[in-house]
Amino acid sequence: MTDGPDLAERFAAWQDLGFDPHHCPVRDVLSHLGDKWTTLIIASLAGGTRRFGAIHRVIPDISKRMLTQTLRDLERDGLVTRRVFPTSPPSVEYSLTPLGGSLLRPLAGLVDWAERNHPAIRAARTRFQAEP
Amino acid sequence: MTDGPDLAERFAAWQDLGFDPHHCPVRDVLSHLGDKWTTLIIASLAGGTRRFGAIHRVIPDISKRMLTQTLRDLERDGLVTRRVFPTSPPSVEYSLTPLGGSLLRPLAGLVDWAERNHPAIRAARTRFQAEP
DNA sequence: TCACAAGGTCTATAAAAGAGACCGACAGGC
DNA sequence: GCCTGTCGGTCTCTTTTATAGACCTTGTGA
Repeated sequence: MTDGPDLAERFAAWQDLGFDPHHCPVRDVLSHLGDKWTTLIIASLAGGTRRFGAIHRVIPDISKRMLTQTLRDLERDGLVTRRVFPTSPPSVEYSLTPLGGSLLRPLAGLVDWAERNHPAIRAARTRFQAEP
Repeated sequence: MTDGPDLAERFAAWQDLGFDPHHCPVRDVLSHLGDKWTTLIIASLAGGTRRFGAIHRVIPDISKRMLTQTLRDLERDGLVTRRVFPTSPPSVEYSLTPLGGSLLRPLAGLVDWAERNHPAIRAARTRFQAEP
């Protein structure tokens, strides 16, 4: 219940402050989370350290290119660490940083909502499509 | 604290169920939320009903095309209702449905995280850029 | 008569995502 | 020795999305 001010108040406050869209933290952060693969990758690392190939096996329909890129972005933002072992073939381990780990809780709230309301959303879509 | 199972367990459970990527509710739902404008629009409707132009004024750097499209998507998913008044010039009101409203709480959690950790993320970026 | 408002649509262009071939170094089978 | 496979990528090409911004319609008031 102590979620702090709700979105409406918060949004109003931003407006009042002459809010610069390009420095909005929410955009900055959420635009990454929406990057289609980000949430899944974070979820796959929630259980602990994983290697590149392991993540790929767990999310089979991502291309290596996008997997690399998304992991780099997460590393860049300090949510994920990357450790290279100079073996051959190379071995690379990824894991969540404390910062990345701290994202799990709010993310779980959203995932929870998604699972709970998915049926309702699907129903809404069917209804919408059936309209004239 | 009663967030239900955490992401790691949940993810593992999906895996075990022979998890079909294309029917994953999380992808289905979160891919929209990440659509860059979705969260902002929902936030702007958190305070109550707003007209098209009002939303546009509050999020000045969205194109009308994307605003229309994002609102349609939200309407399609049952998160937003659209009411047209056949005046002239036309007048259209948007508001959150109960389903849309129920998203505010988990979303606020994420926004909260984003605000709180934005400095850390920015610092991480600077650090990353400074690397060899 | 003219410009302007609201809530869009349409088009042309730029950015991003996806598929999938390729790479480099080694290990094992034959 | 030679061929094959593994790991963690990168590179190129094509398709998909997003963006900017011009245009449309129907009235109103100056």
